[in-house]
Amino acid sequence: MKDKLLLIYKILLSEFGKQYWWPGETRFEVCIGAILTQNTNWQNVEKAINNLKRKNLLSPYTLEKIDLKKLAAFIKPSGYFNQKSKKIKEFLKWFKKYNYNFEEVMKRDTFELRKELLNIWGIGEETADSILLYALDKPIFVVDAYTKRLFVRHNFIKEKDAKYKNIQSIFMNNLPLDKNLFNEYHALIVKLGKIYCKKQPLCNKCVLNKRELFL
DNA sequence: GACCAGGCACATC
DNA sequence: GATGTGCATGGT
Repeated sequence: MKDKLLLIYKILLSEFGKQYWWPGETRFEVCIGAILTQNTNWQNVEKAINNLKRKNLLSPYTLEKIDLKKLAAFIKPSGYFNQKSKKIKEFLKWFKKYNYNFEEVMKRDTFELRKELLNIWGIGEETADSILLYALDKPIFVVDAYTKRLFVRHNFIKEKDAKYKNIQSIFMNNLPLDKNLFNEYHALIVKLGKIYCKKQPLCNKCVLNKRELFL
């Protein structure tokens, strides 16, 4: 499995190049983006984030003060805006315990932080891990719908076993715990997924199928 | 118009 | 623990 994972990474990197993730300018923007992108197209998230930026609202201090209804209106393009506005407020409540200071947050142990994030209403495993990896520079592997599809379709795992924790373990038990590697790898899987790994499969055209390992 | 997108909480069995 | 449902916009 180790060799397979490294080969896939090599293929994806040579095919697509570095992705320079996450698409966000600050740690805080990454956190908000991670919440807004839940089950949503990234283009819609960008619209929502731009609405916040345009109004100079993209900081914990301003978002803390804004009315829930107004926040929902600004993030409308990202969908599920009533839920997501509440999720942002819940995230802020947690972040405030650290005085909105990422340096303080990042001092803490990765898995303690993960537990705290999972305790926030609206933050599940993928969102928590996205925040840990892309906002807090912690070496943890992010699993998403594309990753699951990739693993199931290439028979690396049975459909019934394709749980978040199982897939994450495969990566983290077989690869060095390197945040730069995990960062690029997940981004490349999303890049691959957007092109070839749709719900309606285009698997026969997938770049991975062209290579010897998958023939 | 139908289907999909970088999930999650909650109810029910 | 597994399965089903509501949440909602914008692109194809």
